[in-house]
Amino acid sequence: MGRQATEMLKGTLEGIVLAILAGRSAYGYEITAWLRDRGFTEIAEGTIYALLVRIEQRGLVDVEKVPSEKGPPRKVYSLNDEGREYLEEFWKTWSFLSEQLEQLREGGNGSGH
Amino acid sequence: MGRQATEMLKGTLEGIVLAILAGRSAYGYEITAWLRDRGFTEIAEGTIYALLVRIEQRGLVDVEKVPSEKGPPRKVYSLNDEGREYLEEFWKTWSFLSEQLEQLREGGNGSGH
DNA sequence: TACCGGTACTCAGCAACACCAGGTAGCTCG
DNA sequence: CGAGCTACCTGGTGTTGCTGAGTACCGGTA
Repeated sequence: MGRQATEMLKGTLEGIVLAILAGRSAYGYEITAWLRDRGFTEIAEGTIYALLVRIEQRGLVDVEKVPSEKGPPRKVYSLNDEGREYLEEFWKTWSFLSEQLEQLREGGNGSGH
Repeated sequence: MGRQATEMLKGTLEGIVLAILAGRSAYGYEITAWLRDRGFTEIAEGTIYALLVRIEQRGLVDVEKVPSEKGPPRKVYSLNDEGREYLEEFWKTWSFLSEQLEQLREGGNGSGH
């Protein structure tokens, strides 16, 4: 990614994590690894945990503690109804933004040729 | 847009403005009006001016003061070479993010079953 | 003249978010 | 014991957009 990634992630990262949780339940360490796999190499571990705390406090996810064979117990997060609703809103905002940017990229703005 | 727009704009708004300036020169008030037209109704006027100051200080744009018939002189911004390069990087980061989100939206994450 | 509304830009203080750097804790293996 | 992996948490920092107010210039109108 690039230098601009940090700022661009603000607000989007939350949606990304919620979207992941919409597919299946997961815990912090797992999500971090998953993101690194996908190319988000610059996302700090602490960022994910802070984000998970946030969405938990907002009531967007349910949490369950599950013992691990390889270390401390995992906090497994799963999206609840409120979270699904919130994610729906995220997609709307994202779509809007995405469309606008696509238009800007192709041909420039209204004054174009 | 939605409640989530504010955070999502962080990092993207800059790219949006640079993309506008890539199409043609413009001044703050004009850009604000243009954005409102395009549906960015919640963007505060002050935000655009602050952003313009920022990208000017970073040397991404050239500025020219032009007298106006209807008020104080306008500060007309135009993208320079460094700005064009920066915009190019923005598009790369955006593309990456966009692809990842598109994959997430469609079918869930790679781990499938 | 005095006022209003539109144009155009500026500024101080605030909140949210990602980053950094470090810490805690459990497990396995040599 | 020490190293390394797993798994989570925390305090302080910088960037960014928002709020709300202010300055200034102009034309039209009463």
